[in-house]
Amino acid sequence: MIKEHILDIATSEFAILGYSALSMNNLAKKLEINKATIYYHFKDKKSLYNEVILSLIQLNKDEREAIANSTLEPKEKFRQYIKSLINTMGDNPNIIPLTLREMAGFDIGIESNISNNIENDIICMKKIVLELNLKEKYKNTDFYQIKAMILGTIFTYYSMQKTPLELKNIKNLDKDNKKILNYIEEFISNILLDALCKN
Amino acid sequence: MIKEHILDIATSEFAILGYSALSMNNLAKKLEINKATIYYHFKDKKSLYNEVILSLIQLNKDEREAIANSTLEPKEKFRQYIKSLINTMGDNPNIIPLTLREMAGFDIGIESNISNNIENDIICMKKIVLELNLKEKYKNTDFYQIKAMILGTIFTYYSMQKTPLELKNIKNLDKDNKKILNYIEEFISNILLDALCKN
DNA sequence: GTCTATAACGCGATAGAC
DNA sequence: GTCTATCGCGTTATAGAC
Repeated sequence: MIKEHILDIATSEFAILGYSALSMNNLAKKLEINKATIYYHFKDKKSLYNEVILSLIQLNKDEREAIANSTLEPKEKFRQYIKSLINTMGDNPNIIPLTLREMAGFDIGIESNISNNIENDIICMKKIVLELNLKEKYKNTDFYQIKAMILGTIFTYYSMQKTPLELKNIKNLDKDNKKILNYIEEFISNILLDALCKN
Repeated sequence: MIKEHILDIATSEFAILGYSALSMNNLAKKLEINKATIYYHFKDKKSLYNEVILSLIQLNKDEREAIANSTLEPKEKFRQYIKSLINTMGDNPNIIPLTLREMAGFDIGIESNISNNIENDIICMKKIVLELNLKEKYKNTDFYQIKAMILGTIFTYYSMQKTPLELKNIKNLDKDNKKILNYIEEFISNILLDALCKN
């Protein structure tokens, strides 16, 4: 109960500030509990952070695998896959800054089975992409490139929308997470399907 | 001279560790000079960081504007624009983690004329894209989406390649910056041109 | 311009009372 | 299971000698 609460607040605070900039003192203040209470529930700062990351990393992968194994029409399957990714982030927007920080650090984070999770998701996406009626030139594409394009576009457009800098001529989506993500979802699906598929 | 040297090392250390995790003590140690010497040249840590960001932000924008104003064939112009972005990052790879961290923080960084720089680059890209023989459906695209796709793909693929996690089936590019960037450059240009243009 | 020494404070973490 | 009090150390930053 309280442990989940700590994990919750720690997740958003790590997302906002990053690992180093969030102090255990300030986290305790935010939680309105004593710092020592955090240390009763978590061994140290690093393992609190690891639990934060691990709780986010497997989110909704079953849903995406179900889509891959469904009998939907191939292009629709691809669109649903993107939609599932987007919905996961819409429900858990802290994923985005946390992932960006991990990408910047290259290694900082997690020992364990991150690579498995990435690889499984690539395999899942690969299955979906290979059902598409691919143009000859894209038949041997490195699937990590496609994955990078999907995730990178989401992260970057999201952060452009969330910046306090006022960007002229950017579509105004009221900084509303779901609006932003649904808007970019359609763009990504369209571009990738139009580029990769015949006709 | 020494100030440039401090700025140089600070750039790569901030890129590796992030703002909070890099201490002035460790920076001085890395530079093999006394910490007080850094404070002689820079008012405080924050303004050192700001100078780091500002020194990177305007890199090669003239080159991209020259491309936009050239008489190249439209698709080739687009490819050259991407190539210029990529070369800038290849020559200054610290841009990538630094930008990722700024994206994660949304605001942390810089007061000043970041938005101007982003907007100018969007205008520059817009000019190039509008010369393409665009499909009807992409004629009113939000250009920030295209920009997000270009930058996001670069950043994300780069960080996948640079991670110490061993990713199966990812093309092995020896963690060589230029190899990685040239490889993703071609993919981005192909996908976007194939998706956006008629025929 | 570069150094030594140090101030003032916040950090992660823990011992021990309740 | 939560608290107070504290330890030892690292932090940003500066005063003052050279």
